[in-house]
Amino acid sequence: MENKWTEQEIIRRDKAAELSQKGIDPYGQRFDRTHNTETFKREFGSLTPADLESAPSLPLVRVAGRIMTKRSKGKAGFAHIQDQFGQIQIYVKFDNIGEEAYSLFDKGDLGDIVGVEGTPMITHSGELSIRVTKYIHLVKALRPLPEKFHGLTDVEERYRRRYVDLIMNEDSKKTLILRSKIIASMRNYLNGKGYLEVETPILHPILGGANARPFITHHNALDMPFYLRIAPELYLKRLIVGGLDCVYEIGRLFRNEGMDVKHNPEFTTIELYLAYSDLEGMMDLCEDLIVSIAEETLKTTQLQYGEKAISLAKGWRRAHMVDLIREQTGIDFFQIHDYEAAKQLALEHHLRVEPQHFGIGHIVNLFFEAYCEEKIIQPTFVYGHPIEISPLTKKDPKDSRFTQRFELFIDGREYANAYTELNDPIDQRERFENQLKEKALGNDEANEMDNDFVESLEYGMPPTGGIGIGIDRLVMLLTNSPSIRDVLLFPHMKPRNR
RNA sequence: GACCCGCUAGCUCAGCCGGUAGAGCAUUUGACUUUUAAUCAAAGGGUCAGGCGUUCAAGUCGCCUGCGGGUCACCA
Repeated sequence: MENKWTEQEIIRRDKAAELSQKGIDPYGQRFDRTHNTETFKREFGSLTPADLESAPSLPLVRVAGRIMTKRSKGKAGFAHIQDQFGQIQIYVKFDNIGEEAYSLFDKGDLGDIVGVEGTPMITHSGELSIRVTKYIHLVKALRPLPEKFHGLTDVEERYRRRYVDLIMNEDSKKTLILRSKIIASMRNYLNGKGYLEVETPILHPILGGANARPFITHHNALDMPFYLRIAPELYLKRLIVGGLDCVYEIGRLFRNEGMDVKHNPEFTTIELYLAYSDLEGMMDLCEDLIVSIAEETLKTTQLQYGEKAISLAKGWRRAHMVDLIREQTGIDFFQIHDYEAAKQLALEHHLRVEPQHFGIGHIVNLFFEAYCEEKIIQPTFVYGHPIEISPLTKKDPKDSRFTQRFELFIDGREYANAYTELNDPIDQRERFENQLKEKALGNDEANEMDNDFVESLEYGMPPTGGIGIGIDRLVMLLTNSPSIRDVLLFPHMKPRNR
């Protein structure tokens, strides 16, 4: 017993023991409810005191919840009990429930869970309530809740003890419920269009599909290491080869990298592939999907994100990266074919050109990141990525300096990344070989050779459009959350050493 | 990784120039049969994140460690 309980915890444990002595289970049994707080309010919310008075008989309701406030006035009292949908006030009167039950109510603590049976009533101050005729103790809370007025505000505690946060902070609960609805809305949209939701392995024997440092785990029976997936891409494309023409996967990815306001080690994405489509198809789909989700879950396409007003109304801008740079700087990279000239321009614009920036495309990307990215507030599809920064994408057939790729930017952040997929097996094998060379040079984010994937392409993969959308970031945007931790039920935190 | 800020009762927060640790909510006891941040009266509750140092004396000053938040850098 190394636990040192506080005075309040000792008192609550004593109260639990007292309940047991009275033959009442301190942790309760099934309680069948007729209403929750929401359905109760919906059914009786429009009644007036006069309606209730003149009614020949009132319906008996059964509602359960956690005691959040309590005002006991001797022989009668009020409390608010809370369930998933909100709170409802209960009116408990000695004369209505008898001495024994009233003493139960009187000894009840904030945080306890109770069930009540009673009839609708409206108080003098006009609040719809339940006049309790039966009061049933369900569960004793052994720890006190945070203060009722300020709630739990300590950010660290809110993330570490999400259950307390969910009890105390309506906003947190709303955000996290909305996350669930956003994902459901996404599924409904895609399933309605005939897409097939699939599940591919999370344990990967080969690293691939993205550039990222992986988590490594070990399978005992096979006695071999596995990576936790950094992307489902190569498995989903095998399905396109296999003739599943439109597939998507919503799931967790794992990247062994830093944690900050935008990154959690495990995060959720949707990846989607559509055979016979391309970049344009993915733009249309992406826009329609996100607008449809916003309309269904928020009933609007006009968002406030932090200080910024963002309109998701359809007709999102589609802009070539080089055109955006020209808008901001006046430099036209379509006309620049000489690396040294490009480098000189970069230096004149105070950009740091590193040794690995050996192509004009790298310089273009430096300009984009420095002068354009953060200026993009409204949803914009930026396409025309230089080949140098897009090693796994098909070239633009009209201009081989660029690829058939786009990224969706909103408020300076990337939300989606899409390609016309590379389906040339010979090219794909060469790119894997280049990745192996990078790996040998010490880039531990480089892909490994995936022979089976190349073989699959050798059977022929239709021209295909593919897209990945970061769901956590999308939820942040739609819920106006500044941190990824606000949209994860249980964000990763460093353990506290005690 | 660098810098800045925070950590005091279960919760939300005060605590000045270093001198016996404070409030509100919550808890306990008492009063109160339509209150709603209920009210009134009294009481209990602290390893001031952890450690080291300076000092007659440290919540307070200095250094180290831990966790969190922010800014920047890196990365997708």
